[in-house]
Amino acid sequence: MNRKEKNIYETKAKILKALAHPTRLWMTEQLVNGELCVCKFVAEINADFSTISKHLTILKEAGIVESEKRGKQVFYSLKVPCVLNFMTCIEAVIKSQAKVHARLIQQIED
Amino acid sequence: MNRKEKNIYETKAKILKALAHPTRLWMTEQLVNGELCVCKFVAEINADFSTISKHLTILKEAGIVESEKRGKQVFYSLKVPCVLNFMTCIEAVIKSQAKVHARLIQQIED
DNA sequence: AACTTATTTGGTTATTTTACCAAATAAACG
DNA sequence: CGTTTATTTGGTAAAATAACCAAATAAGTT
Repeated sequence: MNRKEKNIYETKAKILKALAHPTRLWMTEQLVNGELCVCKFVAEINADFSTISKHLTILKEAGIVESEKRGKQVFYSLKVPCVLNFMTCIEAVIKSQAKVHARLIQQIED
Repeated sequence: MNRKEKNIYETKAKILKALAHPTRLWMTEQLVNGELCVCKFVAEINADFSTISKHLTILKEAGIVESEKRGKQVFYSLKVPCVLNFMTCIEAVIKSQAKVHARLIQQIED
């Protein structure tokens, strides 16, 4: 891995890192049907609103979402919706793991 | 976001987190054409071999790769290859960001 | 203009992650 | 069997992340 490659992978990792948090991942999925106001997230997530705002900022800086202020509300929307395609694959990983665990349990019981 | 949903998103985020590191992302991509020995990564990454081993362990525990010991070498391979599909989308995010930055630079220069 | 509401920003602390070194393990080889 | 080679494990210090509270900003309302 040379210097140039390292830079590329640091950039890519930053984007994945933005998604790699339960709250941020959930928020991202909530945007599947279009924009949502920060207030909507505040209402549905059990965390300080400053925490929620910071999570949204991280998604925005990663280039995953964008925001627009209208009146005193700020609306966030998906900028690059393909990130939602990750989910199918992540679920495949979980299922594959489940199989391994099931096998292990089976062996313990034998 | 209720308790059940929270659990699901914590599990999903854990998998993304495993990928969200430049070295681990690079390693994962290197496995596209089949298994590779730990020694191969050690030869190509400028980091302590214990660090590399730990990165591989993280990918393994996430269920993304699996390993097999043959002789004194350990070979890692992709267990759920669909994770490679992420890359196209990540690159789309980067390109979309690049456009924003280009526009900003343009505006500064005007 | 003062007041309320929505959101962001700054600061602090606790937790997690990362990297390195040293030591342990495990297989192959003389 | 002692040695070399490949990899993992344990420990530790530094850096990054996350959560909360308080304060600032910004828009709309009275």
